[in-house]
Amino acid sequence: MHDPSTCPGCAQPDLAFAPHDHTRCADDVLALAETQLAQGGQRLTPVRRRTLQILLEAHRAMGAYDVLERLAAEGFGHQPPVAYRALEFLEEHGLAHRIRRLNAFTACMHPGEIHAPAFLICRVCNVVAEAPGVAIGLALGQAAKKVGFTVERTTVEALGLCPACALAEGPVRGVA
Amino acid sequence: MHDPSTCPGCAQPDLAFAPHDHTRCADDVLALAETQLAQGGQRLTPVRRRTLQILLEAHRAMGAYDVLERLAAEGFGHQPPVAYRALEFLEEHGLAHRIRRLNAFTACMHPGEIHAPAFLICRVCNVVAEAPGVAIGLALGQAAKKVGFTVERTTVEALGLCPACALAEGPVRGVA
DNA sequence: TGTATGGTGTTATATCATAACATGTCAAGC
DNA sequence: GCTTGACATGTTATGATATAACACCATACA
Repeated sequence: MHDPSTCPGCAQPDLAFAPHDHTRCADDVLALAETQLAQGGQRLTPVRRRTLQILLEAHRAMGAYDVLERLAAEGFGHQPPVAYRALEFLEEHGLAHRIRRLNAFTACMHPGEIHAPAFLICRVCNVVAEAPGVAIGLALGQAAKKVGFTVERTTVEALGLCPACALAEGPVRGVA
Repeated sequence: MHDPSTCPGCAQPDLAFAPHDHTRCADDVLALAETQLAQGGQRLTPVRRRTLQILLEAHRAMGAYDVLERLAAEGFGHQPPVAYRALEFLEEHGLAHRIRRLNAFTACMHPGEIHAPAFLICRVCNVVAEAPGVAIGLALGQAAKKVGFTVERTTVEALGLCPACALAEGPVRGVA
């Protein structure tokens, strides 16, 4: 269940940042994921399902140990591999992404669509937005082609300031 | 001193991968770095200098602990912060890059030039090539601009197969 | 000469991730 | 029905990566 009261995106829609469309919030994505996996002969088991749900509910990047804590509290295993395995499974199947700069994971908001995601990470508030990465993927593919490199997966992340934090920080000159 | 006998790039020039130009090997880069830093009022101290040298000589991505081991063996400090501080300094000043997928660092082969580097990482032999990232940086900048995000630093990495490993692996069908 | 700054070193600890193995579950084939 | 194989989950234990906090020393400069 998507809870707007705890969702940073929903709570601050005026940010014009991380503009997520609610036509596809938690439940929808979850259903979609299940169908998609079944077609590939894969199973969305309880741990995996709950892990995805946790990421979707959090609506932000979470460390593996944060996810683990929640899983453990709900009766799943208490050891790191439990979380890592579920997260890796989700990532492999395009249902979650790893944010390397944060050593964290986030639910994919566009499962099934093209997957060369780019992430915008605010260095102040740590909010992560998934930007359309098609153009970037193309540019990267071209650069790789020139040297005969075969691209299989990409990591594209930008660190900087989200609009809100830029406003708060940007105008400052002589820091107090 | 650049030692071709231990340099993967030099040892396998026929790969057409990681085509590094020797007009700018270790010594040149080192000299350039010193000048560049001095202009910005920064110092290339012994640890920092030696760290850069180690990366240049290795001519491949190295973990912080690998670098530390070498530093320690040469009389510098033996604790992680020694390596991390030097590596972070170099990265901040565009003299080294962090390869997040490998949790490793590599010397920058084009100090002073534009810095939106993209890396091509072979998942078989782990060789890392720095590809021109200008087009990618532009695409990323545009995507960010659309949502009002200010980009400060970027991480662009592609995992895949270098030409040599693609040859060795690609044609295989029924794995033995 | 005092004092501020930056660099190097330390100890200790935090954080992230995986190897190796035991157990359970379920469907396919005998 | 039982066995077997594949896969999922759980464990213990350990490895690998990274940082906080503080002590010491040099240099620069008021």
